[in-house]
Amino acid sequence: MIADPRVFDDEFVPPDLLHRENEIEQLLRRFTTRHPAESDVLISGPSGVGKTVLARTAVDHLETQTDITRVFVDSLGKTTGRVLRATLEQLPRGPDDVAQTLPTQDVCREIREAITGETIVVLDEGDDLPQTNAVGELLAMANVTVVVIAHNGTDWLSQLDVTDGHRLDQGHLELDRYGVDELADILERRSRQGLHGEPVSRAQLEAIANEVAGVARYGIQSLRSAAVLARERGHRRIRDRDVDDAYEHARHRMRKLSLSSLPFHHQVLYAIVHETEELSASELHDRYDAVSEELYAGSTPQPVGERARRGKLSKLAEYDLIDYDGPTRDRLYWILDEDVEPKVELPEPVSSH
DNA sequence: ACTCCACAGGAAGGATTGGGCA
DNA sequence: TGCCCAATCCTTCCTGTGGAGT
Repeated sequence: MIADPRVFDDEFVPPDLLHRENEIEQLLRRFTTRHPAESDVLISGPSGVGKTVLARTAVDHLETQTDITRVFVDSLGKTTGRVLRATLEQLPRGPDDVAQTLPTQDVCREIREAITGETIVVLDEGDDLPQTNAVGELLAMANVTVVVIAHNGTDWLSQLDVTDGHRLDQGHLELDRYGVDELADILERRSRQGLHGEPVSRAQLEAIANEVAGVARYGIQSLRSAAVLARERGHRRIRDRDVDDAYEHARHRMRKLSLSSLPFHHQVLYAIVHETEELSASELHDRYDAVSEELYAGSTPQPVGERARRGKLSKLAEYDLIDYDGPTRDRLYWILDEDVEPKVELPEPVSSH
């Protein structure tokens, strides 16, 4: 049923972006302003509403029209130096591989040298950038237009240096979730691009769009899941039952992918939380201490202390794998999808009775 | 009302890693 | 080779929070 799986990838850029015509126009107008300090942009909005794909579409369009260079950097978790090195590596005249130990100031100098004409640097996943100097350094460069993508624009701006913040505030573009009709249009287009023989009705697409509350990424993954389920169940067309189960199926798959991308410590903690319905911090740490000797025996990563564990638990929550609630002292942790099985097997718990 | 306790999460600093360079 | 630099990931220390005990 799925004719072209790439259509459902997060990275897929559709040939034409629906229902963002105004935003694209706004971006292009700003990019082509005559005042260099007025071309920078901050794109903000909730997860999965198409911030990245909007930036790509606008910048790609500009590239076909004018003689600009474009650079995309995923800034998630990156420090000043890493953001700037990634920028330098992607410049056409820059080196392919920049040493991690090259001093940041030298990286800036090399970026300036490698820039020939107008250049747009898109910093995706830029939520943590205010804690670095990367944005300031790039804004200070001649011929560089900075585009930052972040979740909460107002928060983001308030954390930034005042003059830099002002500059990006002028070009702040806030994206909202799609309406049900709009998202259904988008899904209809994806269905034509990625599925065989129009197997899904408008009403079904609207049901999907409604369930995911306008979050395009979830909608697209649900559509994919509906097609997968229909195929598994031997249906020639997607049935309402497939649509009903699609969102859960999609979330399950996204969580499985998230979990497998995480390193060993996270896997151990996930396995511990997975063991029981819910558990307190002290139970969690006790269990960790109990299993760590066997689990980490002879392996390169060593068990980590409680403070480091807390950081990893936040990460697991960020990845939508676990959740917690309650005031500090009585906080409980639990798994969000029991069916997402842990990748490490824990030693048998010793029964206390 | 006060103190105690268990825990969260920020800040600072240390150990380690690894490429560049004399 | 040994030193430098920066990054990374951890620990230690610390402050804040809110329920429980007195």
